[in-house]
Amino acid sequence: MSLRPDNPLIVQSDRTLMLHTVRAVMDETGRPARDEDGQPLTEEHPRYAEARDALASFAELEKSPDYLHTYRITPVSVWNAAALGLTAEGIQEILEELSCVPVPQNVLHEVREWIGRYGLLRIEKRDEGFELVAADTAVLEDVLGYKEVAAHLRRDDEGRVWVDALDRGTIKQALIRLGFPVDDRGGYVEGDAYAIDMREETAAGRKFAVRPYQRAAGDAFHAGGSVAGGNGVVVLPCGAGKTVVAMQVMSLVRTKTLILTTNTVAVRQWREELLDKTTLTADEVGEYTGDQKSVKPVTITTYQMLTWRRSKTDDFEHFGLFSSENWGLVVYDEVHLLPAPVFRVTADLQARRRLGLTATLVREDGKEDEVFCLIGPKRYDVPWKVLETQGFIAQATCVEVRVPLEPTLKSTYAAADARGKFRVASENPAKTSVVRRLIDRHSEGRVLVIGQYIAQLEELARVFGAPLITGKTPNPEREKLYEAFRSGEQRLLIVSKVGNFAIDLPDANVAIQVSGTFGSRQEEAQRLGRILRPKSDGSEAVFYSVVTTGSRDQEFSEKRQLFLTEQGYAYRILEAHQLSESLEPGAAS
DNA sequence: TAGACAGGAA
DNA sequence: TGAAATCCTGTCTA
Repeated sequence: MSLRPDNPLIVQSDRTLMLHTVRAVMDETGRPARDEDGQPLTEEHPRYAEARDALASFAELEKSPDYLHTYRITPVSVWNAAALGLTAEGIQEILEELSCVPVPQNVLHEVREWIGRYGLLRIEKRDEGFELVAADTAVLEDVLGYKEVAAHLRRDDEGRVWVDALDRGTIKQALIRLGFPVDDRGGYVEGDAYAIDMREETAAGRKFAVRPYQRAAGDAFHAGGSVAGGNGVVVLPCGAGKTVVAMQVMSLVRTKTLILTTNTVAVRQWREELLDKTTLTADEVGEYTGDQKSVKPVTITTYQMLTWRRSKTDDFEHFGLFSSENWGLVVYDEVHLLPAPVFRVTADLQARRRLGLTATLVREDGKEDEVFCLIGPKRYDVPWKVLETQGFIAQATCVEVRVPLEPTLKSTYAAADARGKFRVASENPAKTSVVRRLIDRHSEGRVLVIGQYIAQLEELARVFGAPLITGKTPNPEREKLYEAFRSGEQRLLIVSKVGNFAIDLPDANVAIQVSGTFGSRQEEAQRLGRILRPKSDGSEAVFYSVVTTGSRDQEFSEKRQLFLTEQGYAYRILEAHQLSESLEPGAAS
């Protein structure tokens, strides 16, 4: 294969992929053009967007500095691709098509090897039980050599290997840790049949139709896998209607359903949505929480409810919920947040259909492989930008504003240890005047200021005379403030981490992030989600991230941005001193 | 019967 | 890397 210098990608033998986002602009004489200051002129690489979207299907974005993005091919990223039907040859084709230098043979070899492992081991249903079979008996012998695997298997006289029904999850976990994702064809118990249909008009009397991508997601889940019926994960942006996807699946599967969510507000929201958009009635949908423990054909509960126990040594008190009804479908809302104990429970639930929903499949604890083997592979996703183009989510601009550290804090910063530095830089008081300018810039907008440290937020609330909502704010008080914000009476709201998951938080068109968790990609995504609901007046949404220049704050900010960059969002960088001129009303692009 | 609040867990 | 939020239960008050 020849060199193709116009291509944007370099594939390195350590399985990292370097993607050029820009290229040099040439003048008429064919030399690099320069601006007045003598700096080389650049433009977006013509094949960047195409490459980004192609890579997203089988690689993970690892670093995204301005000109050169780094992706990495990992086993889970490749298996997810394989589950969607991408082959080793397909990946090779993409790499060779985009690369400017020959693709290292070892990378292609490893991709083939990994993809080949997907499905090498299968669980098959027989009359006698579940059998673990291998396309290659040497592999079976190999994995049986590990005692954490052998402990959960039974070998009969003929040498066939059997899995106990309850060990189906455990064995898949053990095998994926060894690098062998199992194709589980054991199938599902049917669960009690229950009629669930989508309405064509909501209970509130509005016309309602499942959107094309929601229908496609439901179908992809229902048809997905080697056994018809479904297990796996659907990835969609915040505000794209993931609950509707679940309803769509429920109407396909038509069985009693258990829904797990992160908090009680979400429980209530799910219930309202189900009553509004499906034929289910109030006495068919139960809420199982601290307030009220009712089990109905469709029951909604929280992860914490399931994993609650009186003390560390006691049993999980509410586990009975799993067996109290013959559930045919379990829905995991925000599946990227599954706590470890739920994985254990879920391991026992391999005979039920499982639908995971999330906006960002990445887990900051790196347990993607557990989600992969216990819930299932990714069955459907759409790049956020595609939904933006189709008008289902608002157009959003992301801006990173860099502020120098307050000079008086320089010595404190220098003296602090790694985590102290992060906090000092995060709480940089110089951010206040920048936030003020941003708020003034959007004097017509609805502005959310989101941060991580209560002290910092209290200070901002004091300076701006705006209400602050934290975890301590009682619910009635929150609702009052939300209502004032919704009606436009209060146009500025300052929120702590409650803003990450408070799904009842009203929509804004401007979000200003002043500090965030160590490098959490999903947090950044959640926060951007706060402004993604399409605006009735078509106005644009802006997401600002205010960070301290050259600090640990900025480092972590780069990490946080990875997921959104993967999804096609470009962060515009602004230095604080440019702010007054470039953000004069009317001057912003 | 509802709510407010404390205490413990992860 | 750590701070903050959340949940559950149980108890107290009106």
